[in-house]
Amino acid sequence: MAASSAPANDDATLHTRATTEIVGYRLRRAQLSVFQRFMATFEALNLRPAEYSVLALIADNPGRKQTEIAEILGIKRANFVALINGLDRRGLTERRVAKGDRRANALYLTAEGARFLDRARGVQEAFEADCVERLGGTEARDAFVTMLDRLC
Amino acid sequence: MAASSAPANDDATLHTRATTEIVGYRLRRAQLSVFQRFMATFEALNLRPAEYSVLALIADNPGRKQTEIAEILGIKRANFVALINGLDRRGLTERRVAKGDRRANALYLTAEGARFLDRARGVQEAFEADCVERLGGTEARDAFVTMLDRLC
DNA sequence: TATTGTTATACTCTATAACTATA
DNA sequence: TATAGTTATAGAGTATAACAATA
Repeated sequence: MAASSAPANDDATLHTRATTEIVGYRLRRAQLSVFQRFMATFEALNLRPAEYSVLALIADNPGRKQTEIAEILGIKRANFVALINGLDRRGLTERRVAKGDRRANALYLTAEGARFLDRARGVQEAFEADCVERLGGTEARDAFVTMLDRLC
Repeated sequence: MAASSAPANDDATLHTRATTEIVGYRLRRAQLSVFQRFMATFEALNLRPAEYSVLALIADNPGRKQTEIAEILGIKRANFVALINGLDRRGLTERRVAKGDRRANALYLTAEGARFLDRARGVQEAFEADCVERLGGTEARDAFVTMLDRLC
């Protein structure tokens, strides 16, 4: 019955209505597309989305413990180790023994890390501006983000 | 300088503005949330999002080649093999030699696969209705999907 | 030569268990 | 006992190369 109401299907065209109508499917495709563009844009800086988030979060919250930074980003502390190791090795971040708890590492940006983040922020702001433009301006962006939050 | 304009930061609160303001970040969080809910909803049917898409696509395009179904969903044909093997083993789909090309597999739903998809579609429609409700109705959904597409 | 399905493989992301040193 | 960091490991998802059968 459904087939009788569907348009004719030649060799080159597939019916995709049943799948592409799904909000979750479109959401996934958009997310993958934005992430791929993000990674392409940040390729020159050799910075992944999660790494950018970590640097920005440390910059705004210097001295916080690894676990706190990881948790706020939804990264398991076990998986956070390799990520922060990479940033440390590049001289962008620094682990110091947390005062008052010798088990914990307090995280800081190095001077180089702060300079690097400045550059990355410039790139990110341009990327964000492109997203806002695609969405149709700041009010449209706000409405969009509100709807994203409603889906969480 | 940036720190002087930021509000005071007690032990329990981290500054997350710099990261959570990012459209791509919010998009990722929403996508993960929706996908997790989708998987939880479909757990009883033991069906993953990609598997649902494959079944629905085969139902609307019976007899298509593996590569065609895979490509339209953005799945590499090498990775599609294990997915369709699983559906085959469950008796939901069937591979027949494509007429006119003995290299190719034409994909079909079995009778059981069609019945199974009917059930899955019921669950999916309820899930979709919940998404639409969260977004604020069908017009809001349409606006939302339009904005998702603009990001692609 | 090119394409279809397939296998093998590798890399990323994510999740859990278990260890160590501290608390 | 519990927690912070770490290691090891396993599972998804995704990417490429190469092969046999067929075009």
